[in-house]
Amino acid sequence: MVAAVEDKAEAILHAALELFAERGFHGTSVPSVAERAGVAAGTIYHYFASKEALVNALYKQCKGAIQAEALSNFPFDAPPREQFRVTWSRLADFALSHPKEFAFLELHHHGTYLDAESKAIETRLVALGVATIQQAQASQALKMLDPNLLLEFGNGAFIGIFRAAMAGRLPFTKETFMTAEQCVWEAIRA
Amino acid sequence: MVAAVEDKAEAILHAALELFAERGFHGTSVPSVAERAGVAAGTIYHYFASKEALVNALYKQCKGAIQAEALSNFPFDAPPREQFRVTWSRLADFALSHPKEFAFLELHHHGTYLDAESKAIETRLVALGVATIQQAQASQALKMLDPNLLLEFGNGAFIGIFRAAMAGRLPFTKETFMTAEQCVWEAIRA
Amino acid sequence: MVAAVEDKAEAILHAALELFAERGFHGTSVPSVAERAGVAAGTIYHYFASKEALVNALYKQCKGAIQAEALSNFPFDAPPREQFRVTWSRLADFALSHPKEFAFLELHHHGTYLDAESKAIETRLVALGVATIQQAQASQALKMLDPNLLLEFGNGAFIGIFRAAMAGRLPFTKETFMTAEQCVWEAIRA
Amino acid sequence: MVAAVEDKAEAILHAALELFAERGFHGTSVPSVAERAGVAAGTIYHYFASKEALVNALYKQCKGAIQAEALSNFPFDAPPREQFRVTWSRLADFALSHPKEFAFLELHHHGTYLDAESKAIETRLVALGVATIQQAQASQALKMLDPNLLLEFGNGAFIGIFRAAMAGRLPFTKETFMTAEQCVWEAIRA
DNA sequence: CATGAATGAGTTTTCATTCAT
DNA sequence: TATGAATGAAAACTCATTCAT
Repeated sequence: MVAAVEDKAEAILHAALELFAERGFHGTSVPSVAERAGVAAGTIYHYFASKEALVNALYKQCKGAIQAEALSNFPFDAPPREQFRVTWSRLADFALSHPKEFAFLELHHHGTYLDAESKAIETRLVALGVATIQQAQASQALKMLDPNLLLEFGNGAFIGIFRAAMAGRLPFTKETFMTAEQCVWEAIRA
Repeated sequence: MVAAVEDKAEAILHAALELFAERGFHGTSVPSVAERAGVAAGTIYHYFASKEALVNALYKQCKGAIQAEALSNFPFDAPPREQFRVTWSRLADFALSHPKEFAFLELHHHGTYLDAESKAIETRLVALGVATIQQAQASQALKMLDPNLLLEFGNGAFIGIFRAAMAGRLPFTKETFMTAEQCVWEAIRA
Repeated sequence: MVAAVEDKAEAILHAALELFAERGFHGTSVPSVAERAGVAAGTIYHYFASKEALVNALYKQCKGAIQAEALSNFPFDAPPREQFRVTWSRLADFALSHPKEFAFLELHHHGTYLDAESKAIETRLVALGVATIQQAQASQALKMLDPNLLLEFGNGAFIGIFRAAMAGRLPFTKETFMTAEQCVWEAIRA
Repeated sequence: MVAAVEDKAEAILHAALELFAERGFHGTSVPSVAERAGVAAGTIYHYFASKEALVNALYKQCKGAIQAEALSNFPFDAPPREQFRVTWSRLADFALSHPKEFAFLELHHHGTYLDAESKAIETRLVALGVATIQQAQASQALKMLDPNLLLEFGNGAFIGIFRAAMAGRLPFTKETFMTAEQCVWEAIRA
């Protein structure tokens, strides 16, 4: 059955997500993924050619999900302040509703086991962010600094908040993220 | 003899630093550390009881170094704006002069293999940061938000800048960090 | 239906022949046989009880084919010189027209996975050869040496020529074999 | 100790020789080699980088041994008849005193796992054989046929005799081989 | 102190075989 | 009859750790 196939692959991806997010790629064994997914070790190799293929599939799925949530219907015509708020809010929604996915992406975006395609997704996203920032700079809404600096600044701040919230040092709520949003805006606005 | 002992231990720690920072704890084998350190695999076990003991020793050493550089002679009597600038500047100096150490700390502060003592250092540092922030808030220099939020915000932004610089997406210079410093200040000041 | 059944079984045997001849029994996986035969892995087990049963079936088929080609209408009444030439010529024809079958037989006649029946075929053939040689010796056409020696000698020489021809070190032609035939005759004749 | 090291490596090579000769490369597992050698499975990888490296090392050692036995002090100045007898006799001595080595070489010289260096040894030997045959032809001692045919003919016959003797169908004695030698000479002489 | 050979449990991966569909 | 997903045992190989030297 198609449903069964998708269920198995999904179960494997889900188990892998949890374990990779917790212990990292090298800290997670294929049998442990199989056990948590409730399948035999060999079964994983019916769906994924190798452990590397598994992380990459997971990475693409998660990156796709965050992109879909964060960038669909981007308010191109809204003013920069609004664009920033919406983007940040959507990222917060994603992080709140998919903390494991977010943690996984955060932990693995530098891995040597990521293939070219996986890395390309990240690169495209950064390029999109930079372009949006440049537009906002053109309308004098943002500081005239290196767009990469503004981007990485916001990105880093978001991740810092997320990590602290996951560790219990901050409430893991929308409010926490939106409070930070206001701060970041003050940091980057012209 | 003492010098030789320290040399070997130091060589092992240095090799471990590079490899752990590059490939992570689980991605680094003890023999590979031995090889890079120019010692036999067994020698590592004269200085460190286990691979876990090795990371922890390294973690403590690096955390101690960053603490020494960032917090010695902290300008307790300076105004908050100055305190922040000095702290950020010193962190930047450390990150610029010890990028491997900084990357290592960044990559490992969540590891399940860190022992209680290692985690305690981090906790103490956070407490110190929070206390300093609260003082600055008392003098109405900073926003009246959860001090943890302000702390993690700044921390995250710093790390974001550092990572981007290491990846070549930003110039790896003091200027990059100090430009970001001004932004962060605008984000957190009252 | 019957045609289809034979087709599938035949396809499996053909695929197995190629792969076993190329890579040997242990070097060939059942799924790879299935893939080359264009059937599902499970289908193989409808026709053959196991991988061992498959090699044995193939072995018997090939041995039967070579026997049919080489021994049908054996010229019992011809003089030994003629009998030898005919036998050798027919073997050459078989090797030239069925190189994979010949190579397969050559590669597998010693396998521990061959069952008693498979081995018995070989034994019977050898006995037949020995008997024929003894007759020729009785008529003083051949050297009075151990018939097994004469048999294995010719057999080995044939295989040596075949292998070298397959490897491209000799032309893979009837002429090559018939030239060798003359040599062998001079080696064994009285 | 050097002796111990050589002993272990030698024990592994010896165990591998027996098993590879019996069951072939793919039919032999590394743990089974370890068990027969009396070492742990992991120990094999201290001496040989991989299972392939192990066969190749063994192949080179055996090929070297047979070359040393068969070709040292080759009687370049003797007449062809004598050269042939000496060579065959030495090969027979080797096969009789090192049957496993001979069987191993016979079984593996076509393997896809043999590296370039291993294959080169074989190629060089064949070239040497061909050159010697050509000289003998120049002095009209041998038939004026393709030297490769004469070489492979003799080689095949030798192997046929060897195999039959190993299988118990012929006495495994020097006499068996030397009787065959006389036959081969009659096959190839002018 | 220092070595590095040796271990054996653990890793990733393959594969002969089964079985629900 | 045919499929191919699923299994789990076993393969090749790695590695943290020990210990005789």
